[in-house]
Amino acid sequence: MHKIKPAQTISSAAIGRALDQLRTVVKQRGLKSSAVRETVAEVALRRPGHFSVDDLVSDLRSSGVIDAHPATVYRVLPLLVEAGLLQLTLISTGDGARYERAFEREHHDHLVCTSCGKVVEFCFEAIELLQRDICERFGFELTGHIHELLGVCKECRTTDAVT
Amino acid sequence: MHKIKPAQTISSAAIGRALDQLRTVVKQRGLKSSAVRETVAEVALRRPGHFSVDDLVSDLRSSGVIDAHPATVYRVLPLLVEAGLLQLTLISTGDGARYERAFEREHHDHLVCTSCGKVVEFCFEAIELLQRDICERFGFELTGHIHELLGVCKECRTTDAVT
DNA sequence: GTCATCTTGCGAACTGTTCGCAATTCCGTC
DNA sequence: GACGGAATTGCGAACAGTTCGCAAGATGAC
Repeated sequence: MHKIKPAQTISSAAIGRALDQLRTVVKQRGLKSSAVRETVAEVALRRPGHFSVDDLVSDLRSSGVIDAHPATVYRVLPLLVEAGLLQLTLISTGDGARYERAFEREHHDHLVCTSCGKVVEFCFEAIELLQRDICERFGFELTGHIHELLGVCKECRTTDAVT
Repeated sequence: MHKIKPAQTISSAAIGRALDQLRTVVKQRGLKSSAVRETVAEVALRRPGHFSVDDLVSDLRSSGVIDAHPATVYRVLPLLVEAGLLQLTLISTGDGARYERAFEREHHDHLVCTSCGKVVEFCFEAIELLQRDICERFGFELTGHIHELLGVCKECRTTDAVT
């Protein structure tokens, strides 16, 4: 098991590869390319960490390049997920979806502090193997998983103790 | 690892124990007892499987005992979770919360067929141990987790193949 | 029985997300 | 380069689950 290193700023070359991948999916699905979609993809890929749809809409607005309507972003995001650029995660926030870059990053799960909201990413081969094992035993073909550990971090525990 | 046996119909004695447990929590929190709350608890405990808030409201209505307002049920449920009678679960449905009985049942996780919605419950000691291990390494105190495997069941795979 | 407090019902409000539609953009074809 | 069918976008309304505020009702300590 190891801690995931924080998501690096993505290189322009990687953005290019990601957009190529997106175009492939777009073509496969008989869709048309669009500047808006690619801008959304690029801005989303450049954003570090976990972000909400609203965060992304703000980023797009402040980028000055396009001023995409939230509905448009909502329509684009599933496609970016399908194309493997983004990943839907962090369900437990309870206030809407969170996305993060998936393109050219290793898969990982999340450990969330329920007190301060801190998120630690971790990767644990053994659990992934066990998951596949479980699925097989029940005749399922594993397509994804939600795995989020909830806890209280050290800082919050000591702070609370004082309070 | 083993498959969980389907939730048995809960016995009246167990309901009694559950209500006692609820009363303890209620007292601890300086709240007052209430017939409505206990009826909600009882109907929820008797309901097999996973249910939505709406399901529970319908059950309460058709029970003829009380006709609780949804807002009331929304207010009662967190308390029942805190008292250990219910567990919030099945986040991935995307259409609202799901609950299930937790009182006098073994802990388990879920394997969900993304095609037909079938849910298999499983219990895997090893994963639970690994989770605790991960938390410790990061200095977290584990308080809960969301763990849901998404896949396609055998029946759906063969059906889709034909289609 | 009284009184403070908790609980409930009710409807309005809120939030994240989706929908329908008209205007626009894309792109293969002429 | 213009044309035309199809995909995309912006917009606001609609939607669903959930929460909130308030007034009326229930509870329990004294």
